[in-house]
Amino acid sequence: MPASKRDQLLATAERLFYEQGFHATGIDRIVAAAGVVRMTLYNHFASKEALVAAVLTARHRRFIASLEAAMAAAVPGQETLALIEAHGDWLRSHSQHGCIMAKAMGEFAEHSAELHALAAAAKADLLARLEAAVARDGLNHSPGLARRLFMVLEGSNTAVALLDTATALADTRELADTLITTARSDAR
Amino acid sequence: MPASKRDQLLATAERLFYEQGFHATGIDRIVAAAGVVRMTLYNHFASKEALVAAVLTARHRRFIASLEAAMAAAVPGQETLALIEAHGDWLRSHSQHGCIMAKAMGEFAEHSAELHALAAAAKADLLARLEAAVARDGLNHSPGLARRLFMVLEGSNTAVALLDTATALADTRELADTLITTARSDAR
DNA sequence: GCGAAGTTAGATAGATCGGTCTATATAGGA
DNA sequence: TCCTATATAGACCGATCTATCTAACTTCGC
Repeated sequence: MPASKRDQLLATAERLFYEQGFHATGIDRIVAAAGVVRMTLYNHFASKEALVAAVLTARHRRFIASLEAAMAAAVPGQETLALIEAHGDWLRSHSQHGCIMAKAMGEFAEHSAELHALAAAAKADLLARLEAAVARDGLNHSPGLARRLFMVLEGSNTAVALLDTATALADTRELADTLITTARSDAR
Repeated sequence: MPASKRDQLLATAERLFYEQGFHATGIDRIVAAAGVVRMTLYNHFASKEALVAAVLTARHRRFIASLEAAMAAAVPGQETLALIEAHGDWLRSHSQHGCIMAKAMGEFAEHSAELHALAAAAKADLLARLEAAVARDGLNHSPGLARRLFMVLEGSNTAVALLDTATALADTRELADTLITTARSDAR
């Protein structure tokens, strides 16, 4: 069973938006690349803005699913590290050119409150999951630890687009390790 | 003496590009906001791409100047921290919505190799200055410390657009502190 | 007062933008 | 078999995009 036209459009739009930017990617280029006609797009999505929203939502859903799979397989007490590792895996395989949510926030801050909020909510979701993992690992005596780990992951997002990916991810792991170790020793 | 038309254009374009994005900001909106006519822009800049390049170059020059002023005033042996503090000051006063170079890299990765390289070079410049500061502070026994601090600053860039600015900057300072302290204790 | 440089106003170009419309074709299920 | 949903091809809309051109107007040093 071939992918539905809707799914083809979502996948193609996601790729083009991610690689070329949202404003710089026109409707015509998306439908041409998806091998579909313009009216088919407008049959499935009310507007370009709605298409962007669907793309961001779908991508975040996949991201969260991959995180949750990793968390489910994690050794208890090591959930925070497992989350960071899963984030790194996602970067390596899906976000080598930076985080699509960060790009969306930059492009839509003054153009679409809805899309900006959608991307910001995705970021907030990651922070909340970090906080939950930190709590489950018994590290919540260290105020702001999750927030600082979140900042490290944000730095990692940018760094993979600037440095060698393997180096950036190794640095991320080491940073997280240092923070968690420091937090544990502070607890004593 | 009022600013030259060229300077008005540069300042206006920088503001609009930063707030609205590069592709989403048209020539006409820039010249209207600058109170100037379109031919004046093309009299000073060969193309929109040349204008963007001039904006990025000028902004990076100002950024570097503010870093160097802080470094010159820094206590010897504390240059790394001074640099991180100066980066935070720049974020607070000029980059509350994220780093313009990161935005440029995202928007021009597939549209202008020249502009992408320009923005990437600005990032590389910051990393190089971090490495120099780390060396002068006698911390270069810790391999990759500058790179990890760089990643923290990149995370800080994104975080100020997501969290409370003061909190994000305090976290950045604490992160840098932890890294430097860990590096010093590893040296013994 | 003169000349040169910079600026203005505004027409013009061709491409592309997001979005709509209609008429035709092709499926699959009842 | 017929009905409904979906897809196609392509014309069309007004707006906007970057860029160019010409002709008239300021400004300012000499």
